[in-house]
Amino acid sequence: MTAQRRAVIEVIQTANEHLDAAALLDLARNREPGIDRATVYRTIELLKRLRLIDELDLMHLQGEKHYYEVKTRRDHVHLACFRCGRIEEYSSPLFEQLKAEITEQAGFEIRVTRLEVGGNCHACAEAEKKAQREASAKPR
Amino acid sequence: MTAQRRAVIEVIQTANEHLDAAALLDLARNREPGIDRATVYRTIELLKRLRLIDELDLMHLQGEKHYYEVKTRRDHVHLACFRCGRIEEYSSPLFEQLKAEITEQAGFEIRVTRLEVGGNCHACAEAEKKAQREASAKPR
DNA sequence: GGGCTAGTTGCGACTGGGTCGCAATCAATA
DNA sequence: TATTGATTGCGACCCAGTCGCAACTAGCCC
Ligand SMILES: [Zn+2]
Ligand SMILES: [Zn+2]
Ligand SMILES: [Zn+2]
Ligand SMILES: [Zn+2]
Repeated sequence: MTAQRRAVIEVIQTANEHLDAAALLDLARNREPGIDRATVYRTIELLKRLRLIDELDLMHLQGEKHYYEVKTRRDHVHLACFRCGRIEEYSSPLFEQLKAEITEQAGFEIRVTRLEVGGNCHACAEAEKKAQREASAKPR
Repeated sequence: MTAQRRAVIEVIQTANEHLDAAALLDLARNREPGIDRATVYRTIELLKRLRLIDELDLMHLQGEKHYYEVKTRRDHVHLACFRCGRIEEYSSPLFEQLKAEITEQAGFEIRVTRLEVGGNCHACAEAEKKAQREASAKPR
């Protein structure tokens, strides 16, 4: 257990949004100025192996980066809005049921799951509907 | 509609495994020798926008590439085995129910979903159990 | 406390997937 | 067939992530 690892772990734990590796590096530098990019990546790899964090793609909404969050007791779905970019979290017993079904029916030993949904969030869906109504009311 | 696009589309449609962009390029070159990497990427982007194909990460089992498959009538889960690398597909009414629930409860307008599960496939889970039994039977 | 050593770090070079700007080309329509 | 807006190929580029290696520590034993 080194100071560098402690820094990365603390940053992930206290974060209240989904951080990518670059953001993680920046924040970790506040606590441990000299810390290197490679060390952050290596620590992420370690924490993934220990199953302390989950890796997310968030539908690659902003480039190919990956995001990280501490593993919660209950898996949750990430809803990514293509229009405004917001990420919503959603969890449901149905998801747990589905995982149980996969374990039973396919005999698959689940270690990690990643359910991401892309589309329009409630606010954006409403906004688009309204825009469409206006467009059809006043056709060019 | 150009010959290049036709080539890419035909390759994806006739593929019976999950292809990444590089594999797609190779196969498309059989039909359309001069086709360029950029064109393949641009066509993939187009097909994604038209919702004709889905993009998969397959749990980044082999690097950071992305894989593509034609959108099927029914969404399916991809089960990726960390041990042998096999990809299994699984679909269930529970998944459809979960999507419906998200639409209703969160008011989220779903355009695309991606559910990936990592772990050990049935065969590999059995193999590991067996190896563990043997290790404990003959301790060093 | 003072070595010892396996494990970790920082650095810099590198890989590989993916993007972009631009001139040349082409498909589609009239 | 002439026109033209969209598409292509090319090359340079970007950026996330990886790797090899020498220097450095954390943890342990004395
Ligand atoms: Zn939105
Ligand atoms: Zn989350
Ligand atoms: Zn990804
Ligand atoms: Zn397997």
